[in-house]
Amino acid sequence: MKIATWNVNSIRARLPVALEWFDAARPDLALLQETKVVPEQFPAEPFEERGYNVVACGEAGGRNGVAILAKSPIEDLREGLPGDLEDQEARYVEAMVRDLRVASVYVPNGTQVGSERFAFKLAFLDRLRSHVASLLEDEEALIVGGDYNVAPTPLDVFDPALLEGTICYHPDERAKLRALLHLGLYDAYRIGEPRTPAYTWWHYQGRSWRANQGLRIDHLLLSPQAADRLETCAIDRDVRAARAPSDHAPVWCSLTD
DNA sequence: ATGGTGGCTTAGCCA
Repeated sequence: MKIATWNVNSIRARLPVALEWFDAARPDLALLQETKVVPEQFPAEPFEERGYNVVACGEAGGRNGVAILAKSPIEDLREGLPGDLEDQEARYVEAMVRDLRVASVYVPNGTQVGSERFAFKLAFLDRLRSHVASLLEDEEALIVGGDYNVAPTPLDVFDPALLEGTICYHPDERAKLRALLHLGLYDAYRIGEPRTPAYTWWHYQGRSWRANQGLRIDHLLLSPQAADRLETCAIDRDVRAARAPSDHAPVWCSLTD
């Protein structure tokens, strides 16, 4: 079973690139972020034609947005991350697909270290940790995939000294992501590639992509029951070289059935 | 040093 996560940066703007990738990669399950569309306007038909069930979550104004696409039925759907009644942003959805519990997460970027949005990001990571702790009590195969907007280690940023303390690589954010992992989750990419620098996001500006100056901020985090079934995990970085690409590349893994 | 790029929505925000 092939499971992918991808921040598409607008599913409508990315539709040709997204369909091309779905046709080539053929994931059984895809967790999308930053779809930037209200559910009624999510372009579900071309995906349904390809055999996918589509669950899209969006907010008024079409900001953020997360989705789950799966070839098997999507059941026991839960929208929104508990812990903040004022948080109406569409950044979390979870469901059961076959014997797998999955979540698509779009952690707030945080905009600027020290800002209100940064505090919201740190609080969101705390809420995610609390919620994942309760999910792990079920001892199921669980995959929490998404754009975490945090690069966990020096291997995950193109210049650790330069970027130390900046957004997506601030010690407070890394500590929150580590706290999440310390619940007993596995970073699927690092199981197979413990020492190789690798990125999933490159800025649109300047020479970021051309010079491979990226960050690894998109992660598939696996419960022990899912990690025991892991076969492969990879980053489809070629997708970032497409015409009119997302600034993020898809990350996928395969689990034994 | 507050640029640079992109998407959504309309000049400003968020990323």
